[in-house]
Amino acid sequence: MDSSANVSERQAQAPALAISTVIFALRSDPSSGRPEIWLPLVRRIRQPHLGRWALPGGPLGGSESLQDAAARNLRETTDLEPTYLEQLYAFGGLDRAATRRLVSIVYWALVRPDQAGLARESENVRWFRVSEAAGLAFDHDEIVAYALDRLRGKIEYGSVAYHFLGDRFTLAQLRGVYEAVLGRQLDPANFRRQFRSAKDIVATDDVLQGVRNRPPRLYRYTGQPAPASPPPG
Amino acid sequence: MDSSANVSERQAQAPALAISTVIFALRSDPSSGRPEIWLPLVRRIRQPHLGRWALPGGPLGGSESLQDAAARNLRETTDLEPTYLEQLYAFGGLDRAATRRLVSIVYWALVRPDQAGLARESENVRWFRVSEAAGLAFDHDEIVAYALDRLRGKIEYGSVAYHFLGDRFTLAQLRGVYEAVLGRQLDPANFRRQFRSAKDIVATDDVLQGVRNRPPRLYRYTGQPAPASPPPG
DNA sequence: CGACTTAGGGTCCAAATGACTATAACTCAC
DNA sequence: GTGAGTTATAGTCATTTGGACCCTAAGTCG
Repeated sequence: MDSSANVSERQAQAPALAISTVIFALRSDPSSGRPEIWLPLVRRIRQPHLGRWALPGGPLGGSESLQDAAARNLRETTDLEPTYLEQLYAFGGLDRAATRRLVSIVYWALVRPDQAGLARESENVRWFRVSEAAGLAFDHDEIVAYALDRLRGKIEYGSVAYHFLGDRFTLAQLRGVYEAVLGRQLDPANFRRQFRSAKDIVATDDVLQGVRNRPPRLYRYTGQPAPASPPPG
Repeated sequence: MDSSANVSERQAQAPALAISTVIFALRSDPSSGRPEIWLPLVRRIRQPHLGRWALPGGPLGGSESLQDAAARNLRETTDLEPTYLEQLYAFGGLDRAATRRLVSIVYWALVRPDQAGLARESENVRWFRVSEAAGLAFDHDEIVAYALDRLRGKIEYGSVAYHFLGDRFTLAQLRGVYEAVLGRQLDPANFRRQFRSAKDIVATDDVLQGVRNRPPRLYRYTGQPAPASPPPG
């Protein structure tokens, strides 16, 4: 279609539909050892916003569900499998993209950073601290902020922190997740009390070796790996 | 386009994008006087699912935001203005509609039933008790169930019950809203205590006259009329 | 061996909540 | 007008929850 289409022609045009994904992972600060929230961004290789960083995403394939599309562009950018994937919001404001009316259905995901994926950066894919991810293309700054809100809400509700971690973890590691997401320190003793009484977290017989203090016990999460409420549709 | 398009042609076709709205209102049972949740449905006047009841909705106009589209089809079906309107979820499963790939961005709304709108039914628009809204077209049964879940969650969180009521209400009326939504009885004394300490609900100087018992005080909600978190986009 | 660090157990207190009782203020039947 | 009925409103008591804080356990490191 001719890019000189006038306003009424643009209005008659069907809105374009895209899927984007906000991908969160934890990476520990090398000096302090405290975990921080990171996310991968991709560099725009075409107009508009050429050269700026943006959320991974793309058009919805004709034979994939919305969630499959989100999982696909997660895999394509990071080579990781999500441990958690949930729809965030559908953004459809009139002025999101200059060239064409664009509706984006955005997902958010958690991945485990343990694997090689975090190192797998390239010229056009790079991981950023969430606090340093500003000046993104389109309205992606707001989308990231909203995804962070959702992450905080979900972690307070309870069942999402485990998806940042491996299958076995110490309570201190779990507390580190909470502290990184909520942005404040938590009392170790009270945190322990609260999670000892949580029914879907069980102690294993093993402890973590190789630390310079008393070896902490390892725990396992036995709850559902899938989100609690949303429908499959 | 030819309706005999084969599978690969259908996959190449861009998904159709529609906006639908789940509209909730309270109406009191004539005999018991207890409020119940109702919603308006429209009868399908074309295939597929011709003749069945469905959520109000339609295609997204080229020059309206998603929320504007939801408000528009709310107005078109009920002639009411929403007191609350929030995005629910984007449904995009592959088999939602037999004829074409369809992505529906669904909103949910609360309206005040006081006005004339509830009576304004027609051959193709009718209000149903939410418990009796079954066998709807497409996947609308699941969508209504999910909207109800969201409504319950939001009402427990706190700031949404008022949007069912007028600007002045008694605590018993407010409790009626909670009981209707949560589906269980609440202790009047404890309910009162809880809402006396809520900062965004203030007592007026007036009481409700014309009841056959001690006249209850009228209260006013001073919180935000808009949803708390979602972005405008 | 002693200093240091984190794990893990406990107490104390304040706030929130559920179950329940009692009194107040009105209408209505008689 | 008097008492029964109904709902409003206040208060009590016990339980639960969460935050602040303390103490001991079990390691490492000098």
